[in-house]
Amino acid sequence: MFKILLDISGACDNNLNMFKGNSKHIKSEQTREEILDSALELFRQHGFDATTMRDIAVKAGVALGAAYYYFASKDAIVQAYYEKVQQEHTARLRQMKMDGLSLRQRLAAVFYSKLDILENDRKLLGAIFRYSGEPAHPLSCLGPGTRVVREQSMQVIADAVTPEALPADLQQLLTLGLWALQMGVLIYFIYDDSPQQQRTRRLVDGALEITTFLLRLARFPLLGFARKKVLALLDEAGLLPQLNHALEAQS
Amino acid sequence: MFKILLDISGACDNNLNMFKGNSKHIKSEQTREEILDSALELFRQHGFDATTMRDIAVKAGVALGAAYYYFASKDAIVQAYYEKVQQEHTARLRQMKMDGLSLRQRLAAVFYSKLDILENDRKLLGAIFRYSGEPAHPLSCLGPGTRVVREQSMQVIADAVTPEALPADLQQLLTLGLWALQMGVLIYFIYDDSPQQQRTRRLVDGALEITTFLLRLARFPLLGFARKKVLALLDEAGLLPQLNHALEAQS
DNA sequence: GTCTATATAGCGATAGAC
DNA sequence: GTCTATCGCTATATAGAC
Repeated sequence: MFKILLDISGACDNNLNMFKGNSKHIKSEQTREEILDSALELFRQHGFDATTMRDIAVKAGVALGAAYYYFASKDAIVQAYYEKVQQEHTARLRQMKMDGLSLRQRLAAVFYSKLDILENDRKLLGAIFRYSGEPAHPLSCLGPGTRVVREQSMQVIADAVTPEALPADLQQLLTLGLWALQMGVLIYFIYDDSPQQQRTRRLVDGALEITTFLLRLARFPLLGFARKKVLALLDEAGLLPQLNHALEAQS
Repeated sequence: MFKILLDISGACDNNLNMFKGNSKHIKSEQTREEILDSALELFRQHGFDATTMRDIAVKAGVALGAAYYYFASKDAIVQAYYEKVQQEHTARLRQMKMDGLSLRQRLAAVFYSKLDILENDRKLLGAIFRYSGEPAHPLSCLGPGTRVVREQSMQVIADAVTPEALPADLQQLLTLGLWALQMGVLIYFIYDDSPQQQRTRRLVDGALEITTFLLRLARFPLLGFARKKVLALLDEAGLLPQLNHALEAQS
């Protein structure tokens, strides 16, 4: 079931040469990690804009040129962070035992673990959403440049939905809807200044309760009609092909 | 009904001194307009990032420092554009005769006129969404810095919903939902490369059809329960006070 | 391949003269 | 209110050490 994810991560990551066992590559990977970690720590402390590449290089103990050798730009560091978070999210859910859990519990696990991972990185998320309105930008969180990461994040949700064995159309609708919900939750999360972002957690609980409630209602004729309408609309809007791709990978 | 809007525009705009009749102020206002128009034209042609303040100053026929005298930053120009668009949207809908129209027709007028205004500015919208993940930034489209513009855009929707004389809770829910829909539509609009963004227009049609259909369903007991749940959740999430404020203004 | 050191161009933004 | 001059920054380039 997870084969596609491994394929994808192998295809997208340009620095898996560390597995070759060559000590030079290991050294190189360490330097890269050092630069990335230094950057993220500075980003968390002072924010993305206030941190300069020179700061990062100094903290990592390398020259400015070295930092640019590993990361073509400050944005590229954000991209690496983006991928790192998604790898972590995928890995955590892969480890979890979901066997006895309900759909709602599985989805709660998906949403909560995402929030856990991002707990201290709320300042960083702004950098990820920064180019969401610029389709051509490689870091646009809805654009082609982040397609792989986006599909991975949809896959995590699809894996939590699949065991429910829903009709295909409803499964598509639910997965896409939940993915959109997750994006909305993350935005709320950034703006949530309650202690430990407890409001966001409650929002997740409530949203999932309503989702599962509406899911039960979706079998009734009237809402079944609405459901077909929504699906036809999303299909016409071209928002489903990517999802189909993710669903095919499960078979 | 529109009193509040006039109050707001008077309070938020810091450059209405042109009405004082002083020739110096008129001259000043002309320079400001010249800089703003030059900037927007360059933004539309080459995008936000590719346009420099030096380009803007040259095109407007002033020195770099003069441009910064009128606009504290490049972002401030975007802010001015943002407010200008909302003023235009509010003004257009104020002129329209909505008397004989259905809710769906009124909402279509709201959504379509917004798209008409932004037709040639899709490259510019990316600059508006740029800081949506940074609450503290004055240009954050969800943050306190843009509260006034945001309330104006909600007011436009509320004005289209009000004649329907819905129960108060449903009206709140519908207005907030439609505002969120509008934001989503704008994102889709940015990514829509179909001719004249016809896909976005069809998306609006379909979304409004489903919205009005669900609205009719909302009176049934089962969906009425879901509706209460959703409203309670949004209230707990703190997403309603601002809306209440807008609704009070109509009385 | 990995990295240092250094230099240049052009950017946003600011200070102070006029 | 407008200008010139300047700052610190990013991005980029280059020459060379290892």
